[in-house]
Amino acid sequence: MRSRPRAACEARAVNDDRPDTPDTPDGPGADDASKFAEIVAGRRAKVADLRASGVEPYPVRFRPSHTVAQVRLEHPDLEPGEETGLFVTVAGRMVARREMGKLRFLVLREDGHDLQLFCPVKALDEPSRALLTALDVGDWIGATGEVLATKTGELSVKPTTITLLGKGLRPLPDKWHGLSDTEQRFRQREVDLTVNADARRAFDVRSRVLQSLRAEMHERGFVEVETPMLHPIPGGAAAQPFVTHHNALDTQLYLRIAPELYLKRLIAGGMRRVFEINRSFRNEGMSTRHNPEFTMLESYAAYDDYHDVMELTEALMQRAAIDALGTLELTYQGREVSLEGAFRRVTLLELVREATGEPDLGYETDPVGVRAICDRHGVHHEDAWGVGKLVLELYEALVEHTLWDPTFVIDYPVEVSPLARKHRSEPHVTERFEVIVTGREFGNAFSELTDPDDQRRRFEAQARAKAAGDVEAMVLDESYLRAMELGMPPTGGLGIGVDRLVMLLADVANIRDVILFPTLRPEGRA
RNA sequence: GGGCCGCUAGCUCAACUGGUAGAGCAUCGGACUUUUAAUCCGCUGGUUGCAGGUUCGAAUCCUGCGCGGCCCA
Repeated sequence: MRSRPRAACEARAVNDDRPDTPDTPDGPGADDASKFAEIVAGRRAKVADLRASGVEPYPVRFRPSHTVAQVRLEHPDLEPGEETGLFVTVAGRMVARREMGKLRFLVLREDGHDLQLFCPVKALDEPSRALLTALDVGDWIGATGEVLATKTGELSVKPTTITLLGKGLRPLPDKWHGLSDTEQRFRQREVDLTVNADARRAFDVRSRVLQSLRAEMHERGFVEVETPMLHPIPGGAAAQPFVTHHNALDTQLYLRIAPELYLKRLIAGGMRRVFEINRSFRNEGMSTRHNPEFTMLESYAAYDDYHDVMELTEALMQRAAIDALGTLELTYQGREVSLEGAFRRVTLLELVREATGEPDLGYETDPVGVRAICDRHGVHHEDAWGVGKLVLELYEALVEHTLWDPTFVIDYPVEVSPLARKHRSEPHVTERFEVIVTGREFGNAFSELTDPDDQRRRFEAQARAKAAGDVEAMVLDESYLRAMELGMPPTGGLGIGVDRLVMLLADVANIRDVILFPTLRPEGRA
């Protein structure tokens, strides 16, 4: 129970600075009578003292002359004791402090780089000396002084002036062990990023990957577009959507499960090459490989078929690896994988024949026989499923996870590919591929279906599947069919899972390590 | 959704078979002008995730719930 909520409110209203009433509705220092509350109260007291002595703990602006990274870069190897005569102004968060009498060593961290402040109290001007006693680990500070190396050779700035840039009220986690509680790392990513040097790395890779993908697409003449996230009909993938409501329209809307249908409408509208890198949302289970919101690159190119798209896919993945890591030879979870050269191409049916030891299996095999094969290999099946769906299940259960090296699995059954064009010579399959690396799907692509009447029949088949209980079956989208009826050129389409690509390149196993704020169950109020 | 594991001080972790909840770091006080997890001395700090139950006695055993992790579907 809070002791003086009313007093605290009034205190805030008149900007009272009494630090011994640290109550705030949600903030730190609520009356929990713990060490934590004591620490926060102590820091609030310093905020008040600083204000009383005319120092603003949260100033409006600061101009460093150098970033910490620049200082490090420009002085890679000073001799121990060497003084440069060069004065700089740097800034960052103070993440460590070592005191030796009248000598202080502060560690400044900025943007993942550390720099020591070598701080004889005597060298400081008067206001800075006063400030020094009010500083805590976790505060943001600026410092102006000479660049030098200490006797032990540590690159340092010897400040004459220290400026408080932002007072921290909460203590930082253990300086040595950091923050290891996974839940806290995700919920308080700002703390994770501050104290765990490794946490940043995956997000640096992510930034480079996004830049790389965009650069390659632009160079190939693709135009970046943004299509709706709010869809009246969820389409473009087999997945369950999030449902939302628009008040003014009084209508139900869905967060998109894929941008596909809108992007293809742009091709129908004469945009020759388009791509989008953006979020999609799927209302399904969460795991180390699935976050409810995730990022996809989708692209569509007029006149191309799925062979062209395979070439594009290779180029995108290889360039991303080069741009992010400088190499095509990767290590993923302790095992090597190479993105070098053309990826293996093999049909889905061929892989399933090999895995099951059934060389005669085909899409015209009697479903009863295929179900028997499923039973023999312990693969789940349902009576409503046709041969195409059964073969896909066999592939997913027996083969996919075994494909470590980059592989294009091609020619998926028509039954499970309602948006892909029928194969030019094989009647039961579509011109579709998925790209698999380290046993996981990274992309899905096809020669797009452009025949509006065929598309309508496919939607109708999906409607029947939905009626039979398939919650992921697609819904007929009349505005999409209308666009196709306008006429479409042959089109090659691609979707690449960006989060997964970053996971591969950053060598992380959990998708939550490449998404800054992954979806979590809301915190219960304490 | 199922199975297993975890939740103890701000952080990282102990606490044997049910018997007084501890350590390191951080904080707070003191010493120290070249530290690098600085060192040394001293002091604090707890609703053991939550709610019940069993027991003379529960961090520990039981039930339910919450949150997370791993594996499976």
